[in-house]
Amino acid sequence: MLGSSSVLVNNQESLHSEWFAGRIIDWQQQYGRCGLPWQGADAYRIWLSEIMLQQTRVATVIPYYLRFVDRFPAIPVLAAESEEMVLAYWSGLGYYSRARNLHSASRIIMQQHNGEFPHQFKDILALPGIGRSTAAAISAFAFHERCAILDGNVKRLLARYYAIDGYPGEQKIEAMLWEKAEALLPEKNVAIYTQGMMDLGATICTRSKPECCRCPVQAGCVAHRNGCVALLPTPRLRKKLPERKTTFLLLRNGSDILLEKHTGRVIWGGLWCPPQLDIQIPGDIESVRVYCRQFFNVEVINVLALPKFLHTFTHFKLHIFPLLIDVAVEDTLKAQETGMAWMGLDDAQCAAIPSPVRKLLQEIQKNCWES
DNA sequence: TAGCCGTGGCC
DNA sequence: TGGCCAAGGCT
Repeated sequence: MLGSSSVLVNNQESLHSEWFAGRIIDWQQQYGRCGLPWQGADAYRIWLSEIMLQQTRVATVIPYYLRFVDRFPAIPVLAAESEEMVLAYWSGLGYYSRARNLHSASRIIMQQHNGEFPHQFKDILALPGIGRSTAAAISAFAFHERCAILDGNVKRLLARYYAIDGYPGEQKIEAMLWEKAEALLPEKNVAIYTQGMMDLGATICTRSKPECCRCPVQAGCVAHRNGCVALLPTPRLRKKLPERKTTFLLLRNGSDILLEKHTGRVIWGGLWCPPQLDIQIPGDIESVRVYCRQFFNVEVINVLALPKFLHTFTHFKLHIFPLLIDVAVEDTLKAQETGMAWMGLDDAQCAAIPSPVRKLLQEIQKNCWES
């Protein structure tokens, strides 16, 4: 009894998977996104696009992607370049460990795979910066391997389709979603199916205002049947973000700015930033004069407090108090002894700098505040 | 394993 | 305005 009913269930599940995948594939071919610059490209470009697209929207990625492949058109070129240069082309995109891992992985590929992007799922997964879902996406798109992905789009889609309650970041919930993703995977056309799942999530089964009436799998969607689409997926409970303060010391010598390189796995790791104090300091010239003489060995000519602003990270808010400090420096090369460098404003804006620093440098250049 | 790691667009 | 969160991975 048990055996035959189990076979029946398996048959039903298999038939359902076939129906589901067929609907997704048909929909993708008719309505899916096409013409994205990495679609149909080589494994290197597909890899790059998948990394850039982690936690980042397509529209944001496209200009970065185009500039990046223009400058680093193949893996050997990327591997031969410095991390600094790679970060400069990543500057503004955020999550800079992605760029450091990408660069590191390119050198591993040169050493361990003769410069050719690996074809085996386990080899792809072993590269830094590539987890289970990204490895599956590359395998499916570049090599047409039968691997299931589970990115944000697919999580949202499946959480609704099966009305799975609970935050998808939770391990138990995520395990259930992986199970569903694997079970639905078709035998053929995995690349089209995978792109279809992503595109359906991105354009129809959106976080807010999903267009269920245009969804190809609406007939099987449990959340739609139960009228709880808007409640799923369960949002994460978020604590209030802690707030921190920092003073940016924008030391200016003529048209040069003093920057220091953040090292290690810290916020903005590998990027150039103005020296910071993790408190708000008085902007009066005497306080700043004493501080700058002591720590930077420079004579302060003038101090101007620029407007404060807020920069929000994933896990804290940063109130930035910028001080534009005009100084006199005799030997600009001496800064190198302490891991700092004087850079011209134009050069600095081409360097690896985080977004708020770029914003400030542009402001300084535009307004030409006088000494 | 939960916290860490950016940025910008949306409502 | 501010909270939310995107084609996640690492430790």
